[in-house]
Amino acid sequence: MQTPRTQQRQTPDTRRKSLIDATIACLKSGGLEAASVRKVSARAGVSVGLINHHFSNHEALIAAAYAEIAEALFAVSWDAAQAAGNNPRDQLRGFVRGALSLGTTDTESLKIWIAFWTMNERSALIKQVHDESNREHRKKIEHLLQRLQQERGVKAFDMRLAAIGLSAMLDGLWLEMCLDPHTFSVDEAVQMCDSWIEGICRGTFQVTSDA
Amino acid sequence: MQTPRTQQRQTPDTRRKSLIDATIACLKSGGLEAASVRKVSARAGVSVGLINHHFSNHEALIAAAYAEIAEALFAVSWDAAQAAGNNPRDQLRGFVRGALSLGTTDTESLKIWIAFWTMNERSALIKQVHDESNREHRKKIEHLLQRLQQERGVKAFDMRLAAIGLSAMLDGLWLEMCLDPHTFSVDEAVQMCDSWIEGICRGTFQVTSDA
DNA sequence: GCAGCAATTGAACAGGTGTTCAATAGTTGC
DNA sequence: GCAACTATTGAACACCTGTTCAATTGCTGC
Repeated sequence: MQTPRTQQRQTPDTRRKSLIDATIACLKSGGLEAASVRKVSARAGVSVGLINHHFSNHEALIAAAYAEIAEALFAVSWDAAQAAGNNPRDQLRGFVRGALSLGTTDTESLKIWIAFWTMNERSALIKQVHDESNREHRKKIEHLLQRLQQERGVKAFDMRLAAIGLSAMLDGLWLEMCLDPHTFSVDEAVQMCDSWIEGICRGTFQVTSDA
Repeated sequence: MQTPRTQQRQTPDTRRKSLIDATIACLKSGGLEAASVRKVSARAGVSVGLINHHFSNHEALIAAAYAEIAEALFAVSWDAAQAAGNNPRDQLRGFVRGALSLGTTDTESLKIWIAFWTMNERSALIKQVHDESNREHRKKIEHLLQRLQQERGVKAFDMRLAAIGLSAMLDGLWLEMCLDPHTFSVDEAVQMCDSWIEGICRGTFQVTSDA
């Protein structure tokens, strides 16, 4: 009944990959509502039905895109940390700068993450991806903080809370940068995170907290 | 052509208010997609067309809800600050605790804010509401920090950046609490913000930054 | 060369969306 | 009591959504 012109038959893996890429491109351009099955399939140069052939759900497609994006962001931050030197303090600074660098704090990135957050409450699959990526992210920060503590010989501090705090500040700064890029500069953001780390080094954040 | 049974004629102001309330309820229950004109009108016990009679747009309806929610959240934080005593340090703590208190860090609140963020890129109207509310929020934090500086006689620090940093940390903690309430407790969150303030008091965050 | 398998198609379906607009009906002023 | 005004209605419109499925095709093993 149909008359398909040029059918490019692909390996399932290859096709999945290209569909995920198209999904990411759509999400960047206009968030969740720009990543409908029709728009994604159009972008991938493929028919509507193919998506449901390779992914059980629209939800599963978005989740796959989520996993890829989260991994990429983590890689950028981690590479920046490694490239910043051996000093754990410098590495932390590099990590922060990487996370807030160009390409991650633009409108496009925000649209993607908002899309994921939107689905987070509705989809157990998305929630799972979020938890996994978050745990990995914080574990790295904790690792760097631990090395900082050892090498600088600072007083003991609550490692878990310090990591959570830095992670939260990073997220908050990132969010505000995306929502309104004029509020502060990248350098100022890095400086603020650095102040937090400096505070830790000076023993602000000790285990036995007495306010 | 229609046969409306009981038509409750209302003042435009009253009707607008009840439509905004219904919108907020819908947003809480299921985010943006649960706040369609049909669902909102159903919740308000009113016909579809009435929304477009009182609001020029669906967008305008959401923006009105945004303004109301933002004001309410600010009032909660500010009241908590006032109730915490006269000491600026205590007031800051109160402010933070208020912002992270029950009723603001649940799934419902997150759904609302995600909805606003989603529209932030598309709608100039929403963007306007966001900027206004953000400015007000940070101005209050800055004011409290200024009093802290004066009364405690701490070294001069960059007021603007300190306020932005605290605001960002607050936002980041709030976001993570909403996404996963098990990561840390409210008390721990308050403690983290307090550590930031403590760091400021100890001169971590001076104007002339030398890392 | 041909059979079997699976990648691919697109029409069809049931349902949703925001906006428009003629028709209806409460309310107010005279 | 009646006219003018306007809050309110809901059907209609054009368009979008995710999923399904028979039909079509390209590839692989034999």
